[in-house]
Amino acid sequence: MSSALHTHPWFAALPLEVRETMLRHAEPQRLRRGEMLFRQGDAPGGLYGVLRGALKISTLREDGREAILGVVEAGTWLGEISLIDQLPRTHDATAVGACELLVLPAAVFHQLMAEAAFARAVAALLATRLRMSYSMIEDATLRSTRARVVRRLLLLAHGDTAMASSARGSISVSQEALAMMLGISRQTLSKELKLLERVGAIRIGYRSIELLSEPRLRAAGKAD
Amino acid sequence: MSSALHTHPWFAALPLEVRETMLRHAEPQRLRRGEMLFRQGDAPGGLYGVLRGALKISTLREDGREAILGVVEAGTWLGEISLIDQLPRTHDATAVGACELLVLPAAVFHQLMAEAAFARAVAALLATRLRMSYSMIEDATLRSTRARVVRRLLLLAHGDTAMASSARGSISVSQEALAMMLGISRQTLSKELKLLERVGAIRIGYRSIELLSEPRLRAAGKAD
DNA sequence: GCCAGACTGTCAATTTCTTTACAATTAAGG
DNA sequence: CCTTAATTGTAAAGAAATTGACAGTCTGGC
Repeated sequence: MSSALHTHPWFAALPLEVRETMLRHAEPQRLRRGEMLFRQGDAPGGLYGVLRGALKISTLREDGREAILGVVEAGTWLGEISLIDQLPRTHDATAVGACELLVLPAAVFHQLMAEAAFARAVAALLATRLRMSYSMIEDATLRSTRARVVRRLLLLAHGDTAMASSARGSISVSQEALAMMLGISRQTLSKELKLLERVGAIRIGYRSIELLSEPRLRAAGKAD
Repeated sequence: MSSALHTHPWFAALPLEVRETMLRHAEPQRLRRGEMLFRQGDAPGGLYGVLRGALKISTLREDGREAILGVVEAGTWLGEISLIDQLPRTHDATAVGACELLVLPAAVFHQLMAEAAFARAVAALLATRLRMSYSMIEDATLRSTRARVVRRLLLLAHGDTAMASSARGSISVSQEALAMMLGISRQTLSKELKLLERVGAIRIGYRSIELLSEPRLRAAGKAD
């Protein structure tokens, strides 16, 4: 049942007794498509493990513009930042499809944080997120639009998390959403994707992008 | 001597015996202006505490373009990411002026990580960095250039770290460097700064920017 | 099987940013 | 004091992205 969790390297690397404690105290939760797990500004709730489905992590501004930070997939635990610093949630988390989650109550989380092994693991989780985050900042500040599109496609294909680097052949996302992840307009993205399709790197589908040739994709990203 | 460290909330919040262990095992290091503490890709060395001076955290690309992530000032500890995940350094760290540092050897760091209190503190440090990092991504993806300039000025004025929120009156940075932090050209930045000066929010100096009115500055950032 | 709503492709007008170029200003070292 | 290197101001041309608009395409649900 919680197999997605166990294949994720972070959870798998935890000491057995910690994993057992987590699973024993965690409560299941289900979300329907579009339902929100938490909103930006919410008080810290718990630590969430995604069993099935995926969550969109995003920010909405008053003027309606939305930035999508990324998509969290099955196997991942999230929500630790707010628990650690006791500050409001940084983003919205919305189910992109039907989701099954495990909820670890804050009290249990803090109890676990009294154990060095768990606290170390949480630090490692944060370090991974920070690296990801830094590379996104770098992309945004010094790479061309083309290169950013390519990198984001590869990121989505390989999974947000450093799971087994099993490249998926196909990414399931609308161009609108992808554009929001990159902070560019849909039209600009559409043009870039068309170009990538012309060079045989990808095939564009409805709400999906198929990766045909990773080498060509990378080459197109470097070319300019 | 290490007063800068002790006024920094992160270090100050550590248990006394942990602080003592750190100071006992740390070795002093000095850097001249322009000298590098470490480079992107280097193997993890130690944990560094800045006693005096400041470090520029940046990335250089083959084509010569540079992105400046930020400036680390006295009181701050840095370098924990590489220590935690044992992976190469994410950025270059260069002394912007004469610097005095403390170097905590990796072995001591890992020894300390066996204590829950220290591991928790490191997690808290990472959580702070992540929040900062997320807000930078948000800025880059959905704010106007003007708003980003304003936010960066405020960030630099208040100190990268959430030190006592004692706003400095003046920021010491070249427009070239500031433009690199924002990922825009110097000319674009110059125009924006001129505008901010015209509305009485700042005064532009040589290698420095003086904040005259924070309210006006904020207003200018929101106006557009 | 069909229809409504969601998604994609494209175009033109406009805005914004970059690049290139050069003059003017400032600080620091000899 | 004075020269030099670094920094800032500004303008014009060109590149790139956004906006708004609309037609075409796909899918899910009835």
